[in-house]
Amino acid sequence: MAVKDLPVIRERGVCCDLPAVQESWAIERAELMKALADPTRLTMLASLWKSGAPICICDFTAGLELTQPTISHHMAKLKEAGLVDSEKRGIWIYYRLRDKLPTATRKLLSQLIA
Amino acid sequence: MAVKDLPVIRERGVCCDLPAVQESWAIERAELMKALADPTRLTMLASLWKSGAPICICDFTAGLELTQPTISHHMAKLKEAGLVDSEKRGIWIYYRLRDKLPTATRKLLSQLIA
DNA sequence: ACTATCCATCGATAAACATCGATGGGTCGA
DNA sequence: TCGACCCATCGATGTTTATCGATGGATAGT
Repeated sequence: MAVKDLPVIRERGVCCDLPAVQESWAIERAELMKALADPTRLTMLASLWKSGAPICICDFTAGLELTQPTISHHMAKLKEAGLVDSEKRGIWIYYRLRDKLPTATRKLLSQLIA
Repeated sequence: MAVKDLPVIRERGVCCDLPAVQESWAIERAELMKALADPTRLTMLASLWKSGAPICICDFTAGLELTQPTISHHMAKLKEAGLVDSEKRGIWIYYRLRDKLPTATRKLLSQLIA
């Protein structure tokens, strides 16, 4: 699409129509993006997505080259973002993709991972 | 899906099958997520997406409640991530969604914004 | 009980990031 | 040529984040 002619008056904010964007939308989506903005967390999420089953966090601790507190920290971020749930089974704790993900979030993850 | 029985041997990494995840995929996608992990940048992108036309950065500077260097900084991040292109027209600089976005990225933005 | 292991949490540290004021090159009108 | 405005860049600052070692509650086997 062609760019409009330059306006006569040189004044900020009169060049183009700026489509309205909901501030609350931007803040909420940015929060989700922050949760996804880390390779370790993306790897965890993709594993859970592909597995379709709960995974013991001990497997992540064993499989990813990071210390146990760091793995725990990342999983906590995913949980805080509402992306995963946890369940204790004996001495282990299993994480899984949250059952009731918002549709938009599920579609986004599907597009991102699959 | 049911969780397997606890293994007999208490040893890390033997609980579940951990689906393989490409490290390069995780790193690259995390880079994209980082570019999207800010309300201001999401607002800019959504405006460009909805507009379908180039927008002068002066309009963002006028419309968003941040200083001009900060707006410039955020737009530079979007450009660095390959999401937008810029074009100089007289004294103004117009930004637009990049023409040849990777399909996966375009779909992701579509899911995110629309 | 005692020990070993799992895991979350705390405290510390270094890196990354958002934000701003100041600066300077570029462009236009007077 | 001069002044005014655009915008990117630089330098500084405060905040957020990733990472780790240490700790402690919980669970299970001996």
